Order: sequence, then C-alpha cells, then structure tokens
Amino acid sequence: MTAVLDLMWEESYGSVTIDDICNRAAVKKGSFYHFFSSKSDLAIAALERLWTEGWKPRLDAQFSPSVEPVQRLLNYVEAIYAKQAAFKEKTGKVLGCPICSVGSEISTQDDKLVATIREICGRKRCYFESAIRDAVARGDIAPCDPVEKADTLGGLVEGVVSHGRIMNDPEIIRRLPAMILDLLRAKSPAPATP
Amino acid sequence: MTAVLDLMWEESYGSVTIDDICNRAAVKKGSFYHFFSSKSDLAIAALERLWTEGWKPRLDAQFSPSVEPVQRLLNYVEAIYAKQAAFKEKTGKVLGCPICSVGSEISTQDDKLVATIREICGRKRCYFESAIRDAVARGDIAPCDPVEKADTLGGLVEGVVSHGRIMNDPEIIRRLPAMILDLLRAKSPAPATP
DNA sequence: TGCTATTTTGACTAAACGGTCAACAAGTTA
DNA sequence: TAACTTGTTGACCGTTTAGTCAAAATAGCA
Repeated sequence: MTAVLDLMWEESYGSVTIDDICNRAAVKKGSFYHFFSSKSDLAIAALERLWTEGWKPRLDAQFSPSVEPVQRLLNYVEAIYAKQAAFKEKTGKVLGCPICSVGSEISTQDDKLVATIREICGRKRCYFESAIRDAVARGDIAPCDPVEKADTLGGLVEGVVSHGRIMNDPEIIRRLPAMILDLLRAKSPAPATP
Repeated sequence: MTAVLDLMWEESYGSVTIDDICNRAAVKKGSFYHFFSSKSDLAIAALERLWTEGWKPRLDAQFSPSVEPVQRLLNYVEAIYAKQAAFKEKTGKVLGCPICSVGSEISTQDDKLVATIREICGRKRCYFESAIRDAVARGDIAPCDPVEKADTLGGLVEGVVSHGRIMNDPEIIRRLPAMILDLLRAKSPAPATP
C-alpha cells in the first residue's frame, strides 16, 4: 500500500504498473494477487488506509474545536504549504495531493476508485463545514450556507495545490491563507475572544 | 490531433495508447510515426493547436478591453460553467480542463509536455493580469499585485473545475463567479461607467 | 506523359504488461 | 509429531504496446 501510494504520488496512477509496485515493495507478483485482485483494488485499500492513519488524525488535530474556527482553516492550509515546500526543498518536486491528482485522472474511468475518492473528499469537507458553521455562530464571518461554502473552499484548496504541482512551485500554495480569508470575507487571524 | 485531445480529455493522457489514437483518427500507425515521433510529441502539437485555434480566439473575445474588467473575468468563468454543464447534459460527464488534468498527471514525468502546458497557462494568465490591472485602475477592486492575483485566480478556477470533474458535478463550477467576486473583494456585476 | 517526393499501409519485432498456477515455505493448532 | 491454513515464489502464458520498415499508393509537377 505504501508503495502504490508513493508511486502514484510521484508519477501518476496510470503510469504505475503492478510490476513497479511489486518491485518497490520488494514482493513478488504472485503475493500481490494473493491479497488484491487488481491495481484499482489495491489503490482503494491504500487510500482508505491513508485516510484513517494519515489524514484523519491530522485533521482531527487541526480542526480541533478548541481552536478558533477560522484559525482551523488557516492551520490546515498552512500545514499544506509547509509540507509541499519541505518536499520541494528535499526532492525538488511539488507533488500536490495524491487523492485529487488521482481523482482527476481516473474520474471517467474507474468507478469504484472514484467513488472512494469522492467519499474521502466528503469526509474532509465535514471538517470545513463545522469550522464554517462555528465561525458563523461566533460572528467571525458573514452568514452563509456552510455546505456550499465548504465545497467552495475545498475546491479552492484542491485547485491551488494542483496548480502548485503543475507549476512545481510551492509559493502558489503559500497564498492560500490569504485567499481563504478573502473568500470568507473575514479579517486576518481573527484573534478576538468575546 | 483532434483524436488525442478528445481521448485524453475523456479519459486521461496515460490511458490513451497510440493504437487508440490511430483508431479514433482512422489512420494506421505507420502514418502516425511519419508525422510524430511519440505520443508526447503529438500531444504538444495538439495542445498548441488547441490554444491557437480554440482558446486564444475565445479569450480574445471574452477579455476584450471593450468589456468592463471584472465582467471579463465573470464572462470567462460563466462560459466555463455553461460549457461543462452542457457537456454533462449531453454525455453525463463533466470533463474539466484537458490542459490542467493532463498537466497534473504528467507534471513529474514528461518535461517537454509540462513545459508546453506551463507556457499555455502563462499565456492564459496574461488575460487575467490585464483585466485585474484595468479593474484596479478603474477603482473597481482594491489595489493589488496583478501578477500574483492572476495566479491566485487562475489556481482557483483550475481547482474548482478540476473538483467539478472529480465530483462529476457542474454545479460546483457554477459558484465560480461569486468566488471570483469574493476574492477580488468586488461588488457584484459592477455596472458603473465613469 | 513520366519522374519525383510525399504519404499510407500492413506486416513485423521485441519488450512490457496483467494475470495464472503448481509447488514450496512458514506458521498454527491438536 | 502430523495435518492444515496461510503466505510466497518463480516460471509461465496470452495480450497489448511502442516502434520499424519495405513496399505500395497518392500527389505534385515538368
């Protein structure tokens, strides 16, 4: 699972072969087919594990209700920038978000895989939604439909990160916090406590 | 060229084989190699033609200096929504932007192709830049760095469209005009004429 | 008309790929 | 220990793939 995640992140889903995965994982092809029925099958399992072991714990921390709602969103996108910038520093490449890259690539081809990706995107959006709801309740941002706003912000983040990958430039991602504040029409850090 | 554009738009760059292209174009493989040295080579030529014959004329019209600057941007994103929504209606699929999808897919793999895509993105950004500069000059939006703002808007549009593809939902793209206005901190249509 | 340059074709190769399988090794239980 | 389940292996098969090439067809032109 780690092998397929790394490979399809570094390159793309389609360019990764089962032989590649087996080589990276130091496993023979027979073993692969003992556990998974196809590359798609493995990818689904791997993404699911990436969520439960990687994303969910991090999001739980970043979107902790103990943090001010707008600040949660800023923490989130600043962490994304930090990660991508560090990666660029180390490997020379901005790799973006594996889930969105793969999602865009296979959205018209692999129904089960895209369903998994949509599901994970939906789980991620929940965090956005609750932060926005809390921000509205506190009067930090103007009233709005949290579901729609969360979708909007999700699209923005995803898109900017994807643009960062194409341009191989983390500085594009650096502007995300300011963009988020603009889209929320919120004042900067919002340090007020009623 | 039309064949490879259609195919990699409907599916993805990596999943399209040279045989696929030849079949769709009703041409034998020998002929293909008489004109192009590889799939990458063909894709570069096809994208370049897509720009000169498809995108550039349309952008020239949408970003005509005779149109109010903020309205140019709105025209642009509304046309994107119209196109994607029409496509969804006809084929059941939101296909997004071929250049960005392919760009994200091959950004770490095919240097020449990604260079072409970056070049085209840059040309597109020029239209954004000049609209923003004009909008600032007219006082329609707050002063800002037009280059940076254009990048930001470009990332936003690209990302939201890509999200629309993944979710196969054009309604996500429908919110782009409102998002643009928020990001510019501009009032709605801006019908003022000094 | 005949000569030349360009384009098209189908048959071909060699490598890569997804997938299968019987045999073998490693634990597990009784 | 023996029987059994689970995991591992490398050899193997058929198909797909990128790429080649000499020969045939077409087009341009004198």
